[in-house]
Amino acid sequence: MTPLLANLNPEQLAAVTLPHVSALILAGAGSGKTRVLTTRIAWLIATGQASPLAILAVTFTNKAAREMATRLSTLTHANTRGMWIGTFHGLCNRMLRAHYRDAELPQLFQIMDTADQLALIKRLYRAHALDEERYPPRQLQWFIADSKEAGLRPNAVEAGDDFARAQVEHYALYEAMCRREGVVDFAELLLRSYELLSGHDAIREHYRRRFSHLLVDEFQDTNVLQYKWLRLLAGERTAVFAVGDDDQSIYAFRGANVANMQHFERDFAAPDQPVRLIKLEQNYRSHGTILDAANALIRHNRSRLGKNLWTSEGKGEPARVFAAPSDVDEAAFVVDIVRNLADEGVPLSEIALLYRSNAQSRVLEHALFGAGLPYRVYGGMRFFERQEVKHALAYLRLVAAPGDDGALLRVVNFPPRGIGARSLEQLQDHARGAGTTLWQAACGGVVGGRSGSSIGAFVRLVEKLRQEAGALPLPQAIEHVIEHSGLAAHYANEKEGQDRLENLQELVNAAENFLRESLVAASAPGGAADAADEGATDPLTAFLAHAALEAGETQAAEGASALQLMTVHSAKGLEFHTVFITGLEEGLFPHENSLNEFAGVEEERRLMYVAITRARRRLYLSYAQTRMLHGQTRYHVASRFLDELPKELLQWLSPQRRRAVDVDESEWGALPAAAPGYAQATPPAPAWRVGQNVRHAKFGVGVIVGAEGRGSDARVQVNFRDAGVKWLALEYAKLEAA
DNA sequence: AAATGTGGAATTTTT
DNA sequence: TTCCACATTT
Repeated sequence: MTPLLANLNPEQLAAVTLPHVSALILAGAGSGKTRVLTTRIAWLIATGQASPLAILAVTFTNKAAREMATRLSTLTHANTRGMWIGTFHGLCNRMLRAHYRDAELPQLFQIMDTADQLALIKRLYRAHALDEERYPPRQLQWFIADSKEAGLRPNAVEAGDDFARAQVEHYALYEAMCRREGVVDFAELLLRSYELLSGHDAIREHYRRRFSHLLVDEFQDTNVLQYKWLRLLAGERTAVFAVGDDDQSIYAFRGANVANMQHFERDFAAPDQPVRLIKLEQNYRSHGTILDAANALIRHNRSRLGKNLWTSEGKGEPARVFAAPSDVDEAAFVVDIVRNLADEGVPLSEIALLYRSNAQSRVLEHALFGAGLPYRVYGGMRFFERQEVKHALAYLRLVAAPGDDGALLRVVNFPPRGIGARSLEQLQDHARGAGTTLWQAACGGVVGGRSGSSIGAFVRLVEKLRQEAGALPLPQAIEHVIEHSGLAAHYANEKEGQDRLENLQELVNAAENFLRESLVAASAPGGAADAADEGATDPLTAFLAHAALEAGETQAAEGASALQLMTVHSAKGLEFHTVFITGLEEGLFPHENSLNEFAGVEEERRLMYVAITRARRRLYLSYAQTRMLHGQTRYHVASRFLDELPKELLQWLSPQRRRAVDVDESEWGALPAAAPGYAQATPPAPAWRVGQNVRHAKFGVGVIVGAEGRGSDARVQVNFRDAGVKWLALEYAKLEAA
């Protein structure tokens, strides 16, 4: 056995060494998914079955793509640069740059992020006097993304009613606007690439011949269009290696289609070769109890391919459950336990505090701050989304492609240079009348008066920047633009402009890094051949695409050991020694909105499954009976997910003044106390909960749809089959389970 | 053009 | 409650 294949378990080995067939790898949490994916590629190359040029590996995030590339470079001596490894969007961008004419795009098309897109839609509304009240811009944005991700152009969208017809019309106007300005949104990269392949036999055949192996990470997260793209790219002789976990599908709300996993076997089978299915169920991350809990929970989902995680390690400790009277008490509990873990020597960075929604971090942060515990919150502003960076990028976009009206509007009067709303109004009117971009209108000098001269000065500024920056290497060009656009001086005068200036310097550094990496890629053997059949893109446009496609780290400072606070969604793919899952309340987790969504609770349950499987050694589950939400105190019952966990895996805790005296001598009795000040408790009696069927003497049968209050104030809202929705005080209404 | 006020909404998120 | 977008003021 070669070292490459050493220490693989039988299933992993089978997956890595599959013959040239398409395969679906059902890879459970912590089953070594990334390792299998990268080792598969390394093995294909090492055994001479595939050249690096014949491999395309696609992921969802840049982080995953980078990780794959990094691991690969340690696994194989062959150069990995000729490979197409990247995100769906990154690879589509690459393809569209290479075939921009056939794709009917301008050579220097610019990529809009979601914020740019919304700004464009708002301009569209103003230009066509569309009704923002009746058709909220955000809704149109969603509609467009949705349509594109289904592979539908405006002429193909079916509109059943007037509202939908209006949206389709707006969609068409939006497309015309994008075309005129030479910009594309994220979904457009996918759709355009798909159309390029479907509409040009020669191009499609070229890529089909070239890529003998397509490898897909996080396959459960693919949307309809991504699936169609993969099908198109996969020829008769292409082996597609799709790795995913249907139980970890938590992005249906943004178009992910788990059904792709079910369809895969049907759609990717070769005439003589059925799709191979391999399950990776051995988990290398967690102790047994954690996996048992996860397995038991996810068994409550009806639609699954079916999978059970196991480990050769011991069962470990029970999951500790804490019912806090309030959100503040819950946070205090977390602080108590964390202090204790820290004393035990668990690094803070190995402890994660998870919650369903970002708003929940506040109370936790407050308690941690008060306790002097360092923490890091994930989510929030990313580097390339900062306003000063956006401004600098807008100047650069104007320099690269002046037809970009969004970029022009962003900086035409920033720093302020006396171009007010009136002159812009005029400029926009002229552009609209002549059917040109703002830049063209501005160059035409059609706008008279004083404002015209300011706009003329702006045009001259941008052209000067283009001339001067064009002669410089990318980082210096960016530095030049920051300096001579007036951005630097503007922020230097601003009270809190120091951070912004630093970020602008950081942008120059980012360009340096970017340039260095692309030089390595181009100089690598194979890289050159690759570039030849693609047609090179100029460094500035490439960097701007990079900035749009990779928003950058959320938080710059990785820094010292700190607690990790994040939503369950952003915890996917990570692991920690200890995990706290907080806010386990009906209405929060599962979120109340999910109760009305199709298959919503199942997705919430998968989310809970993801949360549980992040823990290696210890798991704390907590909920608060009272919580401040939207400025009001809300009362919640414990999450149904707690009920769905086998009680023998749980150890309920209650605060104690004295050391525990009434510790139940169950099988966990001998295990270490959860923390000083907390002792084992008996679980609370099952409470009425949302979703439960009940019977009332007078109103008949119904289902609980809401609950609030505690003790003698407790009330439930019941939707009766015959009597409608009613609030009932539990103290008086004699409800029974039905 | 900045500063201040008001109303409404308030899962989850990558590219 | 808190944040955001938008409107009005200064």
